[in-house]
Amino acid sequence: MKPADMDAVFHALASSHRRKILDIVKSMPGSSVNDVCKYFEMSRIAVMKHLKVLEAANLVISQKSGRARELYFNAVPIQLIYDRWTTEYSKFWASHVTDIKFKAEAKRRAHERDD
Amino acid sequence: MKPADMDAVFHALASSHRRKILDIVKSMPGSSVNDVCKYFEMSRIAVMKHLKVLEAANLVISQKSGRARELYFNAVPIQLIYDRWTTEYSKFWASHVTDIKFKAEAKRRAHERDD
DNA sequence: TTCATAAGTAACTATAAGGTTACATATAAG
DNA sequence: CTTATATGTAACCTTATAGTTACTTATGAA
Repeated sequence: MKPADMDAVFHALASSHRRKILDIVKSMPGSSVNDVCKYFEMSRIAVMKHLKVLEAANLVISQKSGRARELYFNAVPIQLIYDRWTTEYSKFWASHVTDIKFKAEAKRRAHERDD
Repeated sequence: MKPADMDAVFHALASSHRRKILDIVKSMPGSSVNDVCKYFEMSRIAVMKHLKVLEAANLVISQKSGRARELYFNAVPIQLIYDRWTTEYSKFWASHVTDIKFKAEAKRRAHERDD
């Protein structure tokens, strides 16, 4: 996955509006643009712009059906980033998640009387 | 993890410059701002702004040591998002990754003669 | 054909991002 | 004390985001 693609995916995910759209499209595959609009206060144009960002990141795929556009969630980019994280960052986690757990444990013990 | 915090983390990760800074600080804990600057063409001020974004996302933590500032990578936000993904999205993956594999397989078979 | 509806495009505004240079402050070293 | 170094702050510029309204196009239905 190219850096520019990762930029697009992270950028697309960096908005609660867009994450909400993802949730909607994920749970109701084939939703139209107007269907998605019903869940928001903002204008349809604003929603379409968010959809454009999501499609640029390949997180949403669409296909025309008559005058409507059917929207589908695409998990592949998230899967790819997930894979990258669990490989590229796994070594880090292997060492530091332990630290975090240790610190959490130490903290727990320090405050044991208060619990 | 609050939506605003997720926004901050995804936004921070949506830049290859900032991901590179993360890699540097991760592999050389305690690096100073100037140390990090050595790996970039842009000005120190630009690097500091990226660091501010990373600190706002809690991905980098810093502590003063004399006139220098020591920088440390913090894995917790990534861990939290990772956990969220592997829970919130896992059901989706469970059903659709299978589809993806199926489609990939179908495609492979369709082009079998060309391989 | 006529009308209603879904989507797309254009133009505009306000704010945020990402960069710059210039200047200010704090501390280590001579 | 003086100087060099590390960081911090201010002001500015350009481009990108996120939204708006107005208009256009395409299609389904009466």
